[in-house]
Amino acid sequence: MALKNQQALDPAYLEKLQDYYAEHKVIPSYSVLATLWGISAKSWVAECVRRFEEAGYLDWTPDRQLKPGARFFERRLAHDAVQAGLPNPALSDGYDLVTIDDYLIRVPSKTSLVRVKGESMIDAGIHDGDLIVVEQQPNANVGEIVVAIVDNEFTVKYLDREKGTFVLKPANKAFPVIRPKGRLEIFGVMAGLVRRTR
Amino acid sequence: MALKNQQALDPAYLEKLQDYYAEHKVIPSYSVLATLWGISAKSWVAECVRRFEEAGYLDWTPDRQLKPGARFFERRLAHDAVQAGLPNPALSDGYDLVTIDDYLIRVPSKTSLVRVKGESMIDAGIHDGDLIVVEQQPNANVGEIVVAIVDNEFTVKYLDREKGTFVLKPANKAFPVIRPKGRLEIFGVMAGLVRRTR
DNA sequence: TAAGCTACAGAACGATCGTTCTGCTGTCAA
DNA sequence: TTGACAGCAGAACGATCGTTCTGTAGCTTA
Repeated sequence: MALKNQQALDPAYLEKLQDYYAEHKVIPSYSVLATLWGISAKSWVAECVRRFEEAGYLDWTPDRQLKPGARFFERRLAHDAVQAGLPNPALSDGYDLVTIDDYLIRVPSKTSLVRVKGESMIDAGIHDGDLIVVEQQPNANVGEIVVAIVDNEFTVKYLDREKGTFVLKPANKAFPVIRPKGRLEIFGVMAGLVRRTR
Repeated sequence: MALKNQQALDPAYLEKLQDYYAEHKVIPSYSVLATLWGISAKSWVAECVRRFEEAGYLDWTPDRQLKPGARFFERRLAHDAVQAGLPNPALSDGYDLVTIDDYLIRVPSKTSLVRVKGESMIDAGIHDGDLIVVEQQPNANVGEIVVAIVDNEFTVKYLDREKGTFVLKPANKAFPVIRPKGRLEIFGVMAGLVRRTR
């Protein structure tokens, strides 16, 4: 009432599109967008799409097919509970937007994921089933958490040095220090962690 | 030579499609698929699509638009150190077709991120500075980790019940149980966790 | 050597797509 | 009170889509 629309299409429309995309992994056609947004004129859908495109939320393939833009996967980081009660989605451009992938992955070509088995790193906050973001590299510094290859399996441990040779230390007193015979094979260094709890 | 094609289209065609999807985040049309696959008959593209669909790699939206199927994102997550020495980048570049976003976020419009302050949940593997993936909803079940609003600030705790009223329990003996006066304001439920360590 | 299958090509067709244009309604500043 | 503009609806149109049908080249089996 008080505030008028202005460019008010943005938040609500974008959210519906993002939810649709999360479900189907594709951007729908204009006519589907029309029903999704509750608009009945394709011309108006086109105008809205044009604005999202301008804002970087949508883009086109070389073949003129609509696709998600660079900012499409941004997510809002709620830092202070400023407006306690309502995380009003319409106002939620109280922003700080982050995409999780960008946050965790610096060098995509050298980054991969390894699932953690067991509780050996529990004191470092690494639980069974967590995904470790690994930056692949053949060596690492003492004190870093590394993913090493021991007995043909990945293992996540602190890298340490004992009498001139490298050892792998767990973050759990119930587990032993691993002292590899021969060369220690390092797969990469831990750069982050991802856990799903629901 | 020895073995003939049979249904041999699968691997090469699928990889090209996955690469295309990784770049554009959409499934192209039949005519684009034709050039992508080096086929010049749309009828044959249709047949190949039908097979991928049958195998679970492709699917259709309710609006008859082609979309990735359930198996399309089968993860090339490095689980076993099968080929120990070489995480050959040339081979491993069919990498991470699914984004971490997809892994963590089910409903984008109701999902936001909250940064953890303090060590009160350390026994649950939640450290200072971690990002909590929150699914916003006004209520939750006992035992779930919730993000609540206390004194105008976000706080992450276990939800529990004491004598008929809800309380917030830390996962750290050094911290007290929070017994909110009045209504407990729940921002959402924890659905995941993201940590950057480098 | 005839029959049958797979792997394509090419043309034709109706359905659907995105674009464009015209027009209505409500708001707001001049 | 009168433009000017934003937010939409609706119709018309050419381009493009996926489907379908017909045809063919190469291999296999009987």
